[in-house]
Amino acid sequence: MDLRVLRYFCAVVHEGHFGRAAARLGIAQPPLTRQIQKLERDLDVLLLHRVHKRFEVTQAGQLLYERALRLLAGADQAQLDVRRASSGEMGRFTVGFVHSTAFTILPSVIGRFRQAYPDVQLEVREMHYNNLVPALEGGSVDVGLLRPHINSRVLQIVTLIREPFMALVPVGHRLANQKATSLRQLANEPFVLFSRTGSPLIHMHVMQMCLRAGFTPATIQLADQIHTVAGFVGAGMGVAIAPSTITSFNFPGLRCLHITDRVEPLPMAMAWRQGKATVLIRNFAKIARAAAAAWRPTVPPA
Amino acid sequence: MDLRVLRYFCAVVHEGHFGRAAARLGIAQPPLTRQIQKLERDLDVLLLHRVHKRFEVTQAGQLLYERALRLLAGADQAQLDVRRASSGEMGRFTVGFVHSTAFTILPSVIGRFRQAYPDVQLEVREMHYNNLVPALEGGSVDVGLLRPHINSRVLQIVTLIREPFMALVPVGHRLANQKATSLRQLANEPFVLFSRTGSPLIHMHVMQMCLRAGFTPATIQLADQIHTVAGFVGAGMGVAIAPSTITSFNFPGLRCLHITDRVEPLPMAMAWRQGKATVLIRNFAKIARAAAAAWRPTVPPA
DNA sequence: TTGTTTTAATACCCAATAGGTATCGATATG
DNA sequence: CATATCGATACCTATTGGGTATTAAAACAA
Repeated sequence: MDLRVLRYFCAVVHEGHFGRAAARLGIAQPPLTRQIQKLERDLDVLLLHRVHKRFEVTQAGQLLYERALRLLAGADQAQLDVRRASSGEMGRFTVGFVHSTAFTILPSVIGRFRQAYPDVQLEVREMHYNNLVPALEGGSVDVGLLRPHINSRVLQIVTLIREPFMALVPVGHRLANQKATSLRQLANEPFVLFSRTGSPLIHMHVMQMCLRAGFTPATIQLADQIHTVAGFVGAGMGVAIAPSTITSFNFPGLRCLHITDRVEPLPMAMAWRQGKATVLIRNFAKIARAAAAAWRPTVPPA
Repeated sequence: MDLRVLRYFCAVVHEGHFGRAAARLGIAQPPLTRQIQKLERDLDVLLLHRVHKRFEVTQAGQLLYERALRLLAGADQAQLDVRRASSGEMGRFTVGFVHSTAFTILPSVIGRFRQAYPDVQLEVREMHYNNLVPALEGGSVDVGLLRPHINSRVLQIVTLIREPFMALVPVGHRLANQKATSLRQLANEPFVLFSRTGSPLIHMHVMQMCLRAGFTPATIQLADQIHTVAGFVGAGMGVAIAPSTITSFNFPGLRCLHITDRVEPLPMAMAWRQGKATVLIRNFAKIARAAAAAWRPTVPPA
């Protein structure tokens, strides 16, 4: 009982006439008759009640007709979906992201991807950097959006955007009414610094830019999260240097100043396992690049 | 993309090994390899990512695997159900019945049939006799339970039960305290009679038995339905002769007496179109006969 | 009533496809 | 380093699908 014979049977029932059914199927009438006869022998069931050179469909035949229509439709749909899966229009995969990417390009990338590929099941999962990298390497996450600070032989890493830094000072600070500052002007200030363990990449960038400006930040407080840093500065504990994302939030007691020195911006990237770039991942990467190209750092509030 | 090749593909994915899959399918490994390759060419989709002499299932392949499992299961189920339909274990048909059969064997027949063939969709439809016969002849009803009073060349009619008649007299009537009466004792009584158009068979039986007893019933009132007849008698309008079914109801003001004369009982039958006795109908008829054999006329209340 | 048409089935035959065996080549394994 | 493993290829046979010609009996039209 194969799909080809079921298709023949459906044509016969639908037409009510072997000759017309054969014509519709593109075969001659005698082989069609034989195929239906063989189907009945194989099933050991009479599907057509012959009344001389005409027939009526039996109840078993009617049941088979209904089932066969469903099977054939299912097969056609499967064929279509397999092709769509092959071209990345269907399927499922997991994107892991770190906290800070949620405020830059993640929303745009996910939004564009879901719109472009509505039939792809995309699971978006927030993860700490220390968990994301092993998950990527182990295959439980397919793509990561993260701030890269290691070189990995296992992962393919593609930088998407570079985010500038800004100086954060509390309201009332002597620099608070300026739009910009040099790093030198922050040299003798108490510093709220991103910790080396909590945000290693930001820590490294801030330390390097200060050293290049000729001073070591006088660290009065360490913090992991950008919100924590901003909160301390807003409370008057000191100044900080943070990615411009911070300006997305209107923290009370905070002023954000451009840095006039030429400082290296902070990269954000996507990553996947080398040699495991499926069509879905390649499509995602393409959309992520387009979203990144359209991204602009946030303009600080007036 | 036929079921045979889908079965091959599922075996390959399930086993993760062409050789073991071939063994499980009962064919050699090379034709299996060629069949899968042909499937991929036909679909123009890579289903298996070959890594030297091993493979990984692609996402498209995984999707096809899931769909194929469903299609194969659907086909197996269809095969099973077609065979069950062929033997009358599945299918659907319509039983039409006239009002009076509902109080004799209809409940038992329907109950027994539904129990014996739970997967048959049985539609039970009450119909007036004048509509039931054309419906049987036209094919919109498959089996009828009715009181037969015509010979039909189109219908096959099989008597199931024969129901005795009883005399109905109002409470207070001179015969009310007897358990039985002869027809002769009713000769000069006013009669509530089943009408010739509303219940032709009962009308004919009652007229015949009275004529054989030597009198014509003095009809004071005609009625179509057995309930109407019983109501009139209970109201004191006269006496009546009715099928013993009437004793199933405790009508106020009514006494039911056996008839001591030898009178021809009232037949009830099933009918279907000649030459259209499907397996379902034959199964139904068998069960109807068994239910009829177990049926006993209602015992009048003490 | 008669001649013609219609229709699924059968007989005979050819073409296409499924499946078998032997073997290969490159990697994995012991 | 020798051997085993594994899917793929080459060559071949067996089986099945499909074609044409024809049949027989009912339906249809004149």
